Amino acid sequence: MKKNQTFGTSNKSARRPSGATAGREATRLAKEQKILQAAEEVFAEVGFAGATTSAIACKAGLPKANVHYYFRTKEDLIHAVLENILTLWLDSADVIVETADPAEALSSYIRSKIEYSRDRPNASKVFASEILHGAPYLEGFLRNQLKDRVDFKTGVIKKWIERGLMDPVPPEHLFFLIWSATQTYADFDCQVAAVLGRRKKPKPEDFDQAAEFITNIVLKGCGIKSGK
Amino acid sequence: MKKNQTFGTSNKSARRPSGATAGREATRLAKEQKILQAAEEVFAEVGFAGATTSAIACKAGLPKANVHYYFRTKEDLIHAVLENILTLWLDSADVIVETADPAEALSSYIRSKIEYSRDRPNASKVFASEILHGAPYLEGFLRNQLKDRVDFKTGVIKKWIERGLMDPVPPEHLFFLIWSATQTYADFDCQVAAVLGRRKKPKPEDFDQAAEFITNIVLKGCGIKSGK
DNA sequence: GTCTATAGCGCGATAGAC
DNA sequence: GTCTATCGCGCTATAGAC
Repeated sequence: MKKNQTFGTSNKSARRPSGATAGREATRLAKEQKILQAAEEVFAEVGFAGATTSAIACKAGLPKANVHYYFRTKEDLIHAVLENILTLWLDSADVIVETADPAEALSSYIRSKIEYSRDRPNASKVFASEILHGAPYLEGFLRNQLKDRVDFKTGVIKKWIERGLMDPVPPEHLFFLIWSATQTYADFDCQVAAVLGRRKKPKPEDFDQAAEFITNIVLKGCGIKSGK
Repeated sequence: MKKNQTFGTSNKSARRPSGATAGREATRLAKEQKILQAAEEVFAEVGFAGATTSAIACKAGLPKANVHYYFRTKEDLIHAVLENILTLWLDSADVIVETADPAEALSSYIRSKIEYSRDRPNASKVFASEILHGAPYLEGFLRNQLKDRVDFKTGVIKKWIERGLMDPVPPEHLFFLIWSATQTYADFDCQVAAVLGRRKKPKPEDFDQAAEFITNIVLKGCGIKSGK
């Protein structure tokens, strides 16, 4: 049972030697995607330990053994799900560069994080659940890829501060606030729904209001001039 | 939560007639507390489904059957843990009343939420994990006790807004932001630690800096005059 | 490549000795 | 009240027929 491995090493499409036709390849990929999507839902609903491969197979419309054929173990499966998520996640944050206008960059970042919570709540929940429970598998990701990205972005914030574009806030904590404030609309959606008096999930306009509110409070709270 | 096969609402200290059993009573309560504490740790580490009663018993220093004697099922046990947590939680937020100074009340609230994250991270994690996974058991709590409290507090915020003490922000979303921004230092502590370059857990001064930053951004972001 | 049938194990819960 | 010993279930994972 190996834990602390790093990302980016396993490329699936390169490893099948047989003379498979393009059609079979497509079928295989389609099934893999079906399984991954079902797995994301099930892991989000009941967590890693609570998830059963048979529930995942059922939701994907396949027999259980098929799941184990494509992803040998349950651990392999959640790793694949997380890899999917993290790739999306990291790519969504490239608006924060030194030459950008701070108000526009942060607004855009917050807006896209909220949209992410609205459109892919399960992805957010799977990630949250793993982090919550100490996520030995994610340790490497957090301390390498994520830390590097954040170090770069905190550098941008510091430049903005030096140039007098915003107040001297601790940049890491600013990111913690933006991440948590936006992700809570996915991770804790049932709490949000309960407090707002929604039946089951928050409504689309709740997400809009959230984006507007978080943007306002961050911009004004950091002393950033709105717009340009 | 029921203890014995005896039915009904058994209050612990009220139902034993003889004073001679006080020593036994104390032993029983001590063991219950031991189990609850161990359960909180284990649930926080691996979630409800991942937790095993034998792991809890082991951490509490008791045989497994003893755990089942005090708390018949694993579900009874997590309900007891959550009840413990929720009581603490709700009581911590009574500083927000209309006659208070907004800056002082919100500062104090944020400070106590952060201290809570620092001192009882496991409690926060157990709650978060349940909410994350839809928490059917907590549905009632969220829609009744919590909603009532929040309705009352949003009323206070609205009064402050009417009196021109702060900007017109959507009060529910303000609470979502405060909750998420403070709880993230408990729930996602390993992410915070990784980004801040800490070895395992965030350091005490990280929590202090968090409290100061969140307070500043909330007060300034809501247009509240600091201090009085 | 796919699926049925099952091995093998660890779990929650309990019976019953003390 | 306490704990040992165990039962029965449901899980992950796989062997082996198609």
